[in-house]
Amino acid sequence: MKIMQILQLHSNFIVFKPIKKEINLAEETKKEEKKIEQVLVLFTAVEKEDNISLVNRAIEELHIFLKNLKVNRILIYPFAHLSNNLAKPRNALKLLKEMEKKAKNKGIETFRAPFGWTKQFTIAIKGHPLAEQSRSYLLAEKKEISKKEEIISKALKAEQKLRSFWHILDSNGSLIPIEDFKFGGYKNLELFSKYEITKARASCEMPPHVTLMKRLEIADYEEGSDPGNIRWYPKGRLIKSLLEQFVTEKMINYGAMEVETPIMYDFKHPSLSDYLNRFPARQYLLNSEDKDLFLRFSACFGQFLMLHDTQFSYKQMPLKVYELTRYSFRREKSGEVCGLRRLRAFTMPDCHAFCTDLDQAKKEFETRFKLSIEVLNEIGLTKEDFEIALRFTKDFYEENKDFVKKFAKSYGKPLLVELWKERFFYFRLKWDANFIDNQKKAAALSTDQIDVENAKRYKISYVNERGEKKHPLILHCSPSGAIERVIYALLEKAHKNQQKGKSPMLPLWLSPTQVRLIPISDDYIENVVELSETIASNAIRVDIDDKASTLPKKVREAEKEWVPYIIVVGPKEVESGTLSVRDRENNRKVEKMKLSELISKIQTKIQNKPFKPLPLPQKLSKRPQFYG
RNA sequence: GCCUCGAUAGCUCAGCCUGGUAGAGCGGCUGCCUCGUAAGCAGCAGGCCGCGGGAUCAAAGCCCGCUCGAGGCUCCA
Repeated sequence: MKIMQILQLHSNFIVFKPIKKEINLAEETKKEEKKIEQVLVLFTAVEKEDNISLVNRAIEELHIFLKNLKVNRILIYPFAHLSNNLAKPRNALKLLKEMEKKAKNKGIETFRAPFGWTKQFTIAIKGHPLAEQSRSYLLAEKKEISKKEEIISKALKAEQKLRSFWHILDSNGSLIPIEDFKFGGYKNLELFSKYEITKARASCEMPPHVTLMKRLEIADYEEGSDPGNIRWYPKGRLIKSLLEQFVTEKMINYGAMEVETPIMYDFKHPSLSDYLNRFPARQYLLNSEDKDLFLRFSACFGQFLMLHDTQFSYKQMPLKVYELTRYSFRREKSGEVCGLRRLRAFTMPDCHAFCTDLDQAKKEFETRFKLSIEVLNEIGLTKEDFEIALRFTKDFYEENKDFVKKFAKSYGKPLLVELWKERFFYFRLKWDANFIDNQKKAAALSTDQIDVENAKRYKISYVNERGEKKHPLILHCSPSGAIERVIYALLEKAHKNQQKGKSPMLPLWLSPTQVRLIPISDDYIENVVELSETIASNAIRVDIDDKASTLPKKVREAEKEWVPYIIVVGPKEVESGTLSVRDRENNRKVEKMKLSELISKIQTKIQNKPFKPLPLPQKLSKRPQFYG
């Protein structure tokens, strides 16, 4: 038996206006609009069994709650719809007035909306977890129940659908409830699972990659823009550009057709507005010549609109379309953007595959999974660096157990499984690779999904063997995840290595300087310039520290820049024709080798990777200092 | 969007509690040193103390608001 129903909403403001008397007992009041700001609104239904002692307890509890919330203003708002067991109006009014009195005695600034009227109201509810709460005060047990409010029934229904059941899929393909799985050596997977399920962490320092991105002159915050819009220095631009080129080449080799689509779209376009309305608005909006536009948050719109107008049949399928979106925009909440981990403007390689049926989609899904893992590996992120999550609906699993099993076996490392009883998102099956950083936070890199909804929404169709028009299934894949996030992962990984006592570095093919030449004195600058010409002509980024400084200091600075190969040139080298190469990867030991050996060593390591020349003047004395 | 913390020289930070002349190290510039694998020596320049308001004879410091950053919530189509 529940009584004293109170729905508490912490709001920025509420505006209400009495419209019409509902009952004879209605209080006298003016039909004026009233606005109260920064207030905890108590929608209250007084029920049959309520009494003064309950009111007392409710106010006691409320007083503590307000302290936690750091709010001292309430509005008691009679709201009959919370109960089907309402008290008699006379009693109800008496208890409401009692509530008001008790609250005022506690020193709470108290307002009360008139009883017995239909009222019109507008409320702006705050976004924090305590903002929406309903409380019931029980008579029998002296216990308060707190739960999420059911009034916003839409959200609740969605949430029920979204309820996740967590498992581990081991490399034999067995689905094990997460609480039964022994993580043992799978520390990273355990961290990831905990992150996904409880999201509990604690840490108070600047994320390592943020310090690094600045210190290495890769990227920096730009206060002149919006949060999450980043400034890229020459070295960062180079790294980003190489990654972009690499992923794009991989996708073209896979058979995807590269396209380019607009970055802004008309809000009123029928397909788009339908899609947008399904999700909370997180877009950058702009207005131009009376047109409302939003900035794309993925390549989906452009590609779907393109495919809507494209003629294709089962013979061309799976049909693969790729775009590198620079940029995609998501106006993430201000508390969510962070370094390169989560941005508001990001570069997303996005590849859609249009498939005839589930069998074709599953096959393509596997191909792209392998391809994505390969992409991550070649970038420099190995299986030990990320954890895979596989997410599907219950019905998908029931129908495709063998497929799931095969998938797990081929990967050969346990995966986290998230299972939903019903489909809420537009996909039935999804995988994502997640990087775990130094703060034990997880960030998704590559992902692929089987979309069963959008072909219909965008009226995309193909012609099948019998000449019938059919909607395809659409796979959405980002083979690497956002490029910025890949850089975040590489920097965080380097920091992890440093914690383990290894020299932090970027993969050789991404290092802005691959070889640094240091003349022992000014007399050897000419020899060094000559050397650099040979090295550079072999598509290797080489630079020269010609600054007026000392040798040990130049070595130190090169190490701080994570230069993979440092070569000191003096009389010994010039006479012997042998170089002294300090190899960062090999514990910074100095090795003697011929120039040709060095060149072929580097070329072996970076073969098949894109190349771009030095992004800065070759002589360090000619370079500006962007940071520090 | 909420809560907590932070913002001082190009960078990293001290000073703030208890109001009264703006500090250090690194970096930069200049000069000396011409050097053998992680910091050579000296001098000089460099500040709207994040922005706006308030109380005060007086603010980097106290109070209020904002912006940006970090952590925690929440979110992550």
